Amino acid sequence: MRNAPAPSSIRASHDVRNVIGRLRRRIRAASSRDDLTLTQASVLARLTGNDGLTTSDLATAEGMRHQSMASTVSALAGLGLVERRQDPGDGRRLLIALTSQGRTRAEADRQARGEWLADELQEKCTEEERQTVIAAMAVLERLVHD
Amino acid sequence: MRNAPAPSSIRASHDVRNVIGRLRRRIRAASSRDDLTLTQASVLARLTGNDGLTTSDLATAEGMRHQSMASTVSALAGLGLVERRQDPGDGRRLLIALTSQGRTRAEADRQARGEWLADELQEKCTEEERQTVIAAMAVLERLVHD
DNA sequence: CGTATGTCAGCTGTACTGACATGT
DNA sequence: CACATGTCAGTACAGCTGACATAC
Repeated sequence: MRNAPAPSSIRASHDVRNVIGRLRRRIRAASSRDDLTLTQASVLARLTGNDGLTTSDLATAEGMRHQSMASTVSALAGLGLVERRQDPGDGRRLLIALTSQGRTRAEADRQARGEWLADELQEKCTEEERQTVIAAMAVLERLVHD
Repeated sequence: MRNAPAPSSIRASHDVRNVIGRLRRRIRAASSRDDLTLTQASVLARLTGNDGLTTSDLATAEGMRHQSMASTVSALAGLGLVERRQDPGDGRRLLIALTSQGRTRAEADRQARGEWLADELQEKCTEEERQTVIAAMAVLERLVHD
């Protein structure tokens, strides 16, 4: 039998699981209708400076099925933020690239103007607390990346 | 015009938003079919030692609409983990309480046996990193609570 | 041939809004 | 009466699976 997990493992796991849901609902509630979804924004950010990615590449990076990513990309294309281009060297592949509008939008998102969570972190947290959050996200990011 | 947010606010906000989605997908992918959903588990944990709560109370605590919480409670009742009892003093209210089965299940969940995230935290993180995660979750929890 | 990429269709889970009944 | 609680119906959305066509 394997060792029992450390108390901090159990505690951290529960805290993360309990916070995720509320955080997600809170962010969505605070978003206006013309905001991008979390996944859309994440994809847009990832495409900045990475124009040669396919839908499948993006799916792998975000940890979802390529069929699911296809609908996200499709939504972004519908908004005029990305476009699909045939890969000249491989007839199967469609390379996703930001449009100029997409670049503008990605830049605006990067500044987080009027974004609920950024405002909360700014107004209700110390610099040290924000650094703690950043450090914790780096840890969790490492875990989801296998 | 208000001050621009600190770089750490923007960075932390982006990191959180980008990690939430992948983490949630990862947790769901790692869960088996008879696991509770995140919300269900959270409610079950909250009911431990708090048997006098209504659906509306739970909804407020989780930051969702009472209609949404009703379906979560209904699912838990369908699993035999909670039961609804008439409040003797207020004919509108239905008090949600754990069944003995629910208490057993909540206890099992508290130990996080075989839970993906707890295992990852145990195997791939140092104690200090886990403490960082716990601290960060406390910060974020404060923010979602208005 | 097997594998990778993309598309279409249908499904599920989660949470939302609106409308309504009932009890305080 | 307004307010709180609960229920029902309809909607929206993200993400899933399965089936299929096409290109390597």
